[in-house]
Amino acid sequence: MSDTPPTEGCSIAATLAAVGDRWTLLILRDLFRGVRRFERLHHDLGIARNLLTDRLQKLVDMGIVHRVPYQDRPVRNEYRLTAKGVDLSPALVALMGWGDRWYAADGPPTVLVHDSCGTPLDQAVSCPHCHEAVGPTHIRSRPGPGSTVGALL
Amino acid sequence: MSDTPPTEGCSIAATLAAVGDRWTLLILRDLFRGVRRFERLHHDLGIARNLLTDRLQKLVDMGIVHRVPYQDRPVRNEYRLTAKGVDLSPALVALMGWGDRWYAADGPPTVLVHDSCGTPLDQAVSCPHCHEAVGPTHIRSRPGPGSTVGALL
DNA sequence: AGGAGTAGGTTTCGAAACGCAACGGACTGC
DNA sequence: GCAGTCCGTTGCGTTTCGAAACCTACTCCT
Repeated sequence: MSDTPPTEGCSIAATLAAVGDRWTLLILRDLFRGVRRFERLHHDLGIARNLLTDRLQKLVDMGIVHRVPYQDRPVRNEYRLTAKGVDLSPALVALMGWGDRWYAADGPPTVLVHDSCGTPLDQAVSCPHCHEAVGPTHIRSRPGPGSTVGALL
Repeated sequence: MSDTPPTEGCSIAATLAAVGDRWTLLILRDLFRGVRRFERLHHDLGIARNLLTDRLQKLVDMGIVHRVPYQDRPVRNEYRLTAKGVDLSPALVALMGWGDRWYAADGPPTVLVHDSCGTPLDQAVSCPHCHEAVGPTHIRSRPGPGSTVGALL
């Protein structure tokens, strides 16, 4: 795991340094969907093969994806999300939600539903103290424990 | 608003086509933070000036940002988020959350809190029917009304 | 054995995007 | 005048991308 990120004290920058290029999040989307093999990713995304090789390798190096052999001779691997990869789910859900709201004139192309009841899902920022949803205008940010400004040492 | 996006029936692809390059989400992060002027964005991000010009213009064209003059002679504009821009908030929150969880060894560099009570906020995907949080493994996706596969016409 | 097919890369090379530094224009303030 | 601020634009060298060809290493069919 050659981590790479932390970009000067901003977790958004750190995340984008890891997965913020033109293809990586689309590759991860496909992995979430169950598209796990090189040829299928290549065909599905239309990404150049050399870039796909490169991006998959970087994802493996970062521990976001791991290679799982599904046959020997010749060795063939599929790519699966690790816990770190699965944890990107909320981010993909949020990006999809925005695309749905602003670019899906005919309604969302895909809907996320609860597996056990089939109900379309919501995503929200909420306050555990007030027990209510919090809109963007009521969010404040303040330095956290990992902040370098006003460091304790 | 020269919209550009819809990338073949995937809202994640549409979103990434709009804001998925190396700098755009970082510019938007700064706009959320209140950094609104060219020089400050340039200095804060370390982005090349020609790219900043280009990205801001594209954001204006897409209706994510608008130019607001804050003085005449010479005309100087600041860049503010439109409703469409503000609506990216959940996505930035999600990206930040992932960076916090996987790259912030000393704790998150910044914490988002509820403006009215100061409590750190949560983001979750939930089922409005079951009234419970839904983890990534319990999310299913299915074709929505805007789907092109199995179209009605 | 010979040839086609499948799967997963690697190599090559021209095109596009990026990064940097210098320049310009329109003012303000001394 | 002359320096300083702010917001860009221009030119140019470097990096990254994209498309297509090529290379392994097997399997299957005849």
